[in-house]
Amino acid sequence: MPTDLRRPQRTYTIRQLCLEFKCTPRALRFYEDKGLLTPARDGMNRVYSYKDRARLKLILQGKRVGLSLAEIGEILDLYDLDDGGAAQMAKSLRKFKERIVALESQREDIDRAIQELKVGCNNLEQKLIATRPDLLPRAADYDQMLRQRLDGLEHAGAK
Amino acid sequence: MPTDLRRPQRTYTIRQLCLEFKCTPRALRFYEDKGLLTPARDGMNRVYSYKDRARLKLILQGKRVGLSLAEIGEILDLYDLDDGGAAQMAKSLRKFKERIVALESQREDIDRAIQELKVGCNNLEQKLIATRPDLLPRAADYDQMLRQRLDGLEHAGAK
DNA sequence: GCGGCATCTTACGTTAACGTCAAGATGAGC
DNA sequence: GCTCATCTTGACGTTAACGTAAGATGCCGC
Repeated sequence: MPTDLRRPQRTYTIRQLCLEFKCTPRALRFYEDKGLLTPARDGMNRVYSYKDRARLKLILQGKRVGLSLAEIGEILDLYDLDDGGAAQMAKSLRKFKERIVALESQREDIDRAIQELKVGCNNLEQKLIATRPDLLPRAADYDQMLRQRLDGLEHAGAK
Repeated sequence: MPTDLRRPQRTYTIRQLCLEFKCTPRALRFYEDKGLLTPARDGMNRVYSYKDRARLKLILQGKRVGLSLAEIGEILDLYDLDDGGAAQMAKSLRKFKERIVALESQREDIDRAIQELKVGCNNLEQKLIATRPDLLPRAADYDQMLRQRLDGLEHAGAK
């Protein structure tokens, strides 16, 4: 039967993890510098355990939701602690809720900015209609723009 | 009759503008370094005209909606140009629309992150309820938190 | 002539998360 | 023994928008 690439006793090289999670060796070493990862060594070379892989997964999840590496570190530090993860979970919960509040505030800022910009757009369009309607973007231009963006997405491959 | 502090022929010192727009001298000099402002001089000292003041106003508006100083500069450069502002308006319009698209995309990212975090919160709460309900934040804590945040807002003065 | 204040220029410091060399070690394959 | 590929450890570079001294200049009133 085929080897389960993720069974708990497996180990990983730096490159394997990078390929799996689409990051660079430099990033993993950086996380190590920051104390977020502490892989074993085989001679000079780093050897990542299944637990290291789990931690990396959490790091990347944290990054996706906008936590700083420092905050992620605080959470991870509790993983190796006392009551089987309860303290860690409680801390994560707090951090998560804080982040939700911060994100919602950010979204409000963004909504305000969008409103302000839309007002600005309307003003500009009115003035341009009155003075230089030839400078207004036309439907054809918009169409072109859309096609360019779709092109970009294709060339970038699967996102 | 009282002097109109904003009549077109007025001039301003760096400090006056800073007070009016709540920014620092360092910021104005920085904008000048970047070519966004070019105040006249009286000996060594900067003398800002009414037009300079208008440009500063635009700079700060641009910043509020998240345009970089470089982008703001592109727009401002067209102010001193050809067709009485039409080109500038057209460019502003493009930039504004680009920014709206970018902001809407950013908002989607934020919404995704919030969703992910809420899922995480639910998971954590379920697990904590099952294992260590004593570690769950209680209504009293939440109340306290709210009061602290209100305090913070008050001490910070008018936003 | 002097304290005090506003202004000036110059230039390094800050923050986050890595990117980008550089230079050397190691093992595999031929 | 040679080359290749991969790994290692430094250590400086990047980006944005200023902050923060440090030290000079200049005007005012007294």
